[in-house]
Amino acid sequence: MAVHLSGIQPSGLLHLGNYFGAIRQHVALSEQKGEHFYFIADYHALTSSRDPEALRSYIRETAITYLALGLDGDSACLFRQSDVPEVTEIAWLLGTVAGMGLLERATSYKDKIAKGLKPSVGLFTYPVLMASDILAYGSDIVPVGKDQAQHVEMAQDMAASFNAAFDAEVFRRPEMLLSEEKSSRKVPGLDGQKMSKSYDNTIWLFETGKPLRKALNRIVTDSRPPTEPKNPDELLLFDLLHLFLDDGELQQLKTSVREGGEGAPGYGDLKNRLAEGIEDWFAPAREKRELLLADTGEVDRILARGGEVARERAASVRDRALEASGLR
RNA sequence: AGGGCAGUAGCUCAAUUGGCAGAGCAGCUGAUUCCAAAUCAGCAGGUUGAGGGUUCAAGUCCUUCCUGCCCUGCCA
Repeated sequence: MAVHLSGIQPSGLLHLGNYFGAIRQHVALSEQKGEHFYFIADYHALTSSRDPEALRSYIRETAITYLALGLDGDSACLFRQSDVPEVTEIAWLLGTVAGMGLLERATSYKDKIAKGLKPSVGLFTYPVLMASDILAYGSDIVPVGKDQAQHVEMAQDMAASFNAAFDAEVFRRPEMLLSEEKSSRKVPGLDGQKMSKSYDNTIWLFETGKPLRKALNRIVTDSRPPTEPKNPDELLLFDLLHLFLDDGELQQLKTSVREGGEGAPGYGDLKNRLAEGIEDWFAPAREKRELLLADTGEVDRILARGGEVARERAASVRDRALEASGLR
């Protein structure tokens, strides 16, 4: 049975980019045959977090978000990375076969350095821990976005290096599943760049009402009046609208914007429509979230069970690695 | 490890011989706008890396420590 693995960092509230770029696919995959491991990458989050209170709350919120969006916590294995200390043991073992050159080539690391970030050792060895995450459960399939593809390749390299070094088939080679972006354009943020927490241009999934509308106000527009005909395909707003509106309405709006004139919707109208679209889209999930927020025991139970299952799996992989390398 | 330089608001920096900790940008609120942007008005933002000392008074002087960068070394 194929083993699927996905992880997400609890470094903030999850936003539309997270949803359309990853979470939606994760939840869809979890309904397919096979085993499904979903971990909340809290060890990873610690490379940037210095706020225990916030981290605790984000870890919880991340779990709740997945469950609210339809992940079945009983059939899939949802757990905290740090509930499986075996991954740090395996990470050490992998670190002994990972070359400096391999890690220095990591583009996400180089990007952060280029931005002037002072790297910790943890940030530098991040790909080793991630490789351990992937390999600890014998994953076959790792769905990732393009930005994480290199990390999966590195996991493949480290698995191969370890196996070759000790002439043993300890780690299974994982294959990445690149999320196809053909159907949906990538999700732009409020400023038109890719939506990302580091650009501060995100919209929280569960935002509603005034705060939501306020967030949407920041979406970049220009000063053309509603009546002026415009090409809707050049408008950032439509990149977001198309995610939430059905085809009929979308085409109607586009036509109206293209023709301009008296009845044409202005940017303000489009922002209102987008706000409604977002609220409606996530309404069921928001309800589910409220239930989970009220019933904290349920979330704890799911995470605890997930942690046990994951830990058992990781322990057996670790034991084989210890054996192969001569530590046992 | 030794020597040198540095640390002030989220960011970049200022503060005279020791004398009320400030500015620009970012942020928030309002006006304006179809919504924004721009502009205008306003608001907020700090244990001056930490501790100790000198002094009427310390961002500033002395001292210990922490962190970062540079140089010179040492070493499983």
